[in-house]
Amino acid sequence: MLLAMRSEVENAFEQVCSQLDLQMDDFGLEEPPEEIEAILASNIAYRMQKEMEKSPVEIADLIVELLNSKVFKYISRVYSEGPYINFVPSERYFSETLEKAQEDDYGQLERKGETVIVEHTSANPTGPVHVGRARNPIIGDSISRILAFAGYHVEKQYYVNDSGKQVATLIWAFEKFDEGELTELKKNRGDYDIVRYYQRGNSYLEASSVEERKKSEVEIAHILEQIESGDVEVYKKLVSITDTILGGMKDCLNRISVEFDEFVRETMFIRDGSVDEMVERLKELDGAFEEDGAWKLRMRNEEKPLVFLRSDGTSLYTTRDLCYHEWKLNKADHIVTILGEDHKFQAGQLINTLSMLGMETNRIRQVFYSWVNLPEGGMSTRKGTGINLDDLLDESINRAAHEVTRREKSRIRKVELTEYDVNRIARQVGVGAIRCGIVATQPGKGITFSWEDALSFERQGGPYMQYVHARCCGILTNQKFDIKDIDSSLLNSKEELDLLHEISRLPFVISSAADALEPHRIITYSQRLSEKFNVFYRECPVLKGANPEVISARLALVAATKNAISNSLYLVGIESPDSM
RNA sequence: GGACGCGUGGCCUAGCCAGGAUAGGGCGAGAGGUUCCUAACCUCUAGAUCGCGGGUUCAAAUCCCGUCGCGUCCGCCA
Repeated sequence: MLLAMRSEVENAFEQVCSQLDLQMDDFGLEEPPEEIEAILASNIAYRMQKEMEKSPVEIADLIVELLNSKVFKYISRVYSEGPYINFVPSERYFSETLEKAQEDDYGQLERKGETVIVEHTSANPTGPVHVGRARNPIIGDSISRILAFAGYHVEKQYYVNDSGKQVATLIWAFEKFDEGELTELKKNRGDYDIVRYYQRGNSYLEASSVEERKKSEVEIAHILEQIESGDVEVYKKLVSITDTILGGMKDCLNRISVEFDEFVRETMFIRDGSVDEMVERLKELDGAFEEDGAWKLRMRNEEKPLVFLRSDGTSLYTTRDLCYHEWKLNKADHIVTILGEDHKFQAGQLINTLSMLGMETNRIRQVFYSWVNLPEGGMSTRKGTGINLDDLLDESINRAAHEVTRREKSRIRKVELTEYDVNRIARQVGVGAIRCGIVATQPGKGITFSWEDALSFERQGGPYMQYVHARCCGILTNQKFDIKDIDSSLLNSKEELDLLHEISRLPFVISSAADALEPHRIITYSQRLSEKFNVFYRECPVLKGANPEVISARLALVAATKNAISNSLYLVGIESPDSM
């Protein structure tokens, strides 16, 4: 509803500007401070100062006068306060918000008829997902959900790097070593099984003599050439090994509600000839040149050239990624890729090259995030240093289970929780806390992992917001009301109006989070909504309201809150428990 | 050395891109609150020269320049 109000104000400002014969592209719309009755404000008076040659206060008064001659649907009053122009929402603004928020899909925006491919995670299929890269699926999945809610058709893709040196190394190690030479199996799942070969292979390479290493490297290079030339036997092994690992990774990611529509294999572009064709096209470009048998491409920004063909004739990661991006550009209107900040350089070269090939790189957006590091440094699958996401989840769920039982005892009002409920709540809360903890922070900020931070159920965290949903459900159980009979003007206390106002902001928040590709805005919103609800909850007893009409109106408000909070949480992949 | 990102009370964090009304939260500290719909809650108090120095502007946490600290990258790796 805030979206509607904003566009109403924008239209009015456009008219006012043309009346005054002024050209303004920014009306300075902002959110006023909390204690003000208005929910939307404009500082346009400052912006008109020069042209009007009047003080901002005078301009504000003049504009208010002009605005007051207009008829608004969602605004009851326009007034100036100093240089600011404030807009007070109308009764209709609130009643329509209350009505719209009764829908399960409240916040869902109109279909845009455009497709977005969101590529995220795309971790090398060499071992279990560790916490260092866990931001990727969490950010990527949240962005996917937000874009879908904002009206795009979204396709979630995992790009499988099943070619290149690390996979060749993996295949080599899998052939070379036997079970007896490996570390103990930590978890009976494909990714945990096969990563042992990868780690064994890498430690072997590190520890071996120069001569031994050279020999091994020749063997690995040979496997790589076989992959590139489309050798059927090697390809079969490659698919079998990477599928086994991917199966495990999928299981792990499913635990945090991350799923994909498609897994796109790098080798697909090798096998269908796209890579060879791409190499030929790149060679034709102006900046392409051969050096020491390898092919390179000069970048427009004069940074280091892109090497797109090794001297042994095999392709490189970026060469294949070019094919993948062209393929995506042909399939979708927009492309979003979630990448670790260590990929910035490569991603820049990729965009440069795509544009040199004449592709519409403005349809591509990249989201970068910093790694989650250990206090002593980065996490690495190859070296086997790092916290596995599975272990973090296990620990978080255990901790949540402990909290459920602990809090159950200290409560005044007892809720009957079965063992099934306790397990369910522990899982929802434990996973929610992790997803929330990771998505709440701006992706650009670095995170140093600590068990204490990762497992803390802080007030501003997931459980706090999930608790709001549980409270709503508790109130609504066995209660009936018909939204058509509700008189929303009965919701007139500050607490009720604040809450309703917050609910009205959801579509706007979703729209801006989608535009900015910033899921943490949803968390910020959910925290505010939760806080408003808890104040309302304390101050306005619902089921003990003054009369049946008030009770019904408040029930509708609770139902609206329930939809708003559960949809907000859904957008960042957090489940909404019916009880806690 | 160059490029990019980050720097907000003891700790974590929103706001920065599109500059405007006393910098919003949380943790931790202190004080209160439950005969009442789940206290994983609410209320109050203390605590910030928004890394530092310049500049632009009527107005700077926000934009520009410089500087310091931390991180990442600058591979015929991915």
